[in-house]
Amino acid sequence: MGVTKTHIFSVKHNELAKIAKVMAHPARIAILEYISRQENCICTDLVEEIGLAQPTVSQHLNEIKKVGLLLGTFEGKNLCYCINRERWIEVQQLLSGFFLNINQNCC
Amino acid sequence: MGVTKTHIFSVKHNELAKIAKVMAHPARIAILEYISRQENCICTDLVEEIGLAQPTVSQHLNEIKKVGLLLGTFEGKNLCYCINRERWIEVQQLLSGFFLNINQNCC
DNA sequence: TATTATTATCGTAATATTGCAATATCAAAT
DNA sequence: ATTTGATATTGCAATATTACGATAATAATA
Repeated sequence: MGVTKTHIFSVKHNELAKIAKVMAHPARIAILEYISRQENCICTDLVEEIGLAQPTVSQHLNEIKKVGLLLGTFEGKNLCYCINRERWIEVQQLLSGFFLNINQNCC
Repeated sequence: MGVTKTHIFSVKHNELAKIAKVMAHPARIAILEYISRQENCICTDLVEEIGLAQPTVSQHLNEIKKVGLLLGTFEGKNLCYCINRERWIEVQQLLSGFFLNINQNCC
């Protein structure tokens, strides 16, 4: 029927999948990497950098925000996107835990 | 237009996204975890364990195989799916590298 | 108040993903 | 040779994702 049967899986599995989904597009990988390199988090030129139309970039940013990996704050006059470090580390640990766990139990 | 513009992104970004995409479904997360727990890699009851129809599970297995994370070999009479440990570690390092890199350069 | 710059939302088209019934394939057992 | 059991493939329907033009919203500036 074409809709993911979320309810038959555990909360943890769904959470992991949701995070992976955000990373499952090269534009969003590129956005995260670019933002992390910016000194002042000012991301006006993200559109030019990424090479997609402004609405498209805006939507990708929103997807990343929804899992909490980005924070959008106003710094003076500029809207400033920045990595949410706290959440970043959380996600980092969640993923590395998954990889480690499988590595250890692996047949 | 609805098609990912792969060509405007770097090989690395596309590679990362492709791996993440495989992990972007709870069934595939569950499959990986379940297989890793099996002593003998015999995965006949995967369908029952996961709770999806056999063709659906088969397709998910195929997606995972395509990025190299699973190996299907014949052990005697049984087809036996197993984590590709070499590739697993490769992917693990790719992802942890990405997270570390962003953490270090983060604004 | 109008203008400008920046970002968000809407609407829509093209394509991808998810899921399963039906069917095919293939090897072992009868 | 036929049946059985396990897995793969096909075909299709429902839904999700990707992308962008048009437009709205918002805030600073002239």
